[in-house]
Amino acid sequence: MSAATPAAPRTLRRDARANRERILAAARDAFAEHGMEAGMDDIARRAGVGVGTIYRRFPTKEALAEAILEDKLAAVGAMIDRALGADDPDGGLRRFLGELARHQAEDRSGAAALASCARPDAGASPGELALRERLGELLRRAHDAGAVRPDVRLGDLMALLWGLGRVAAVTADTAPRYADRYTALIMDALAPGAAALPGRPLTAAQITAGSRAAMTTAAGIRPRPPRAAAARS
Amino acid sequence: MSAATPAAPRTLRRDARANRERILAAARDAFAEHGMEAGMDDIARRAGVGVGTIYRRFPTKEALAEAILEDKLAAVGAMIDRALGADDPDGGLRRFLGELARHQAEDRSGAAALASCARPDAGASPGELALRERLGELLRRAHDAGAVRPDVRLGDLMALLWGLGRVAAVTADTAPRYADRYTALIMDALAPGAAALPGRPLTAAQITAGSRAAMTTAAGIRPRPPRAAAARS
DNA sequence: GGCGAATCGGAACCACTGTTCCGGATGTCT
DNA sequence: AGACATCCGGAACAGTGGTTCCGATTCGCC
Repeated sequence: MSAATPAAPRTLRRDARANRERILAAARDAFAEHGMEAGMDDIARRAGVGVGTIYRRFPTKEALAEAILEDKLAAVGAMIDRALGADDPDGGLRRFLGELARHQAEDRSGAAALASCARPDAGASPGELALRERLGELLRRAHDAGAVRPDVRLGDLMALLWGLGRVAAVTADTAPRYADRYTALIMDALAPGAAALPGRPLTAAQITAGSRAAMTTAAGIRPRPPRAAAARS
Repeated sequence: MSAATPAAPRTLRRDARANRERILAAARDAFAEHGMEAGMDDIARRAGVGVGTIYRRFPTKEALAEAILEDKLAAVGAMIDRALGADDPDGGLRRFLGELARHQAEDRSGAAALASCARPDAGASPGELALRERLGELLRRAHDAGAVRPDVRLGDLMALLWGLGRVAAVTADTAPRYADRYTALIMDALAPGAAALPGRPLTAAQITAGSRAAMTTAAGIRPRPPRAAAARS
């Protein structure tokens, strides 16, 4: 409020910036390896930094995970873009699914376990929405090309992705290539010619809620851990 | 060793037996609601019992969860049996998938989140193996009837189940009926006529490993928390 | 080279939760 | 009824891991 407030320096000190990068890289590795279970101590050790240094940049572990989730979303976005660039819509979709499966297999946090960061109260993040939109575009082209049955909606595709993510994660250690076979299997579910699907497709809100749940290991989202907020009486 | 050892009484005292039942019921509810996150205090409170009483019967939380997992496996086994009793193999399989989806939707622990109890070192439990065998029988009949494409093997069906479990869990809160639509979608993947699946099907060992991973929330199986063993110097 | 502010490191803190312990209450058997 | 083993409750304990704090250090600038 006060006019004297100098406003935090826009640029970090050189060492601070370097450390920030190292922390991000370490966190990426640690989360990929152990999922959200990775401890702050572990991350700090990997980064060659003290825990305090992490907390100087990221107020909370959740925030750190969230920062990385953005990267993940961007990576998936890039996959979709590559698929959109493909000539045949069917092959593009298939390649995207395969790529996603591989990505999730080698990254224990892959869009999934990661992000307990997703707060159950917040709506979909902009990155999430953008991603979903691009996926919708991919589906639309596949529809237009007649490569995918018309009764399959975006929500159905998302659901298939959630399942694929689980299968990829579950088989990653012992059958790393299985995800490709599974991808082929679910692609066949998309083939035209089958009877129309029963029930209603997911609404946008339901997709958002599902994404959030899918990202939140299913283990248990606490409404809001009062830790960081509590104390300080 | 000593001949004087009276050997623990084969029958529990009446109140003990009653409490054991109440504990089991409370744990079932608690796990269904919160998954493995449910606290021992919470379970004890629901059962109207002290935590100590739980530990008198179950040496560890894991053991308690394991006891309940048996029930779950039995329940799924019963579903398969009902499906095996159906006239048409296709409808039986579909009905089983639907029933399983519904079951997993309303039970947050459902075969999934539950059992962190599954020890990563142990092989498949007898109940698990029996279940898998019955599922294999269901699949065989569907094959014989020409209702399911022949290149779909047991491992593929299991993978579909893992995915279905995730989708059911993820949509349970906001779109409880969606699992039925999803079931129809993956049933279409099983329809005959598609090109043969690429890659290799899962081996029995891979299925076992996958089941274990699927049951273990993916969150993180600690090799073996040294808690119960440690201390006591 | 020297000064002040930003930054670093990591020990201490604290809430959380599974587990243990034991005095007192309760069945069961004679 | 009386005696004894079994059982119960729940406070206390202990491992864990996220978060905070503050003296020491380093960077950027004059």
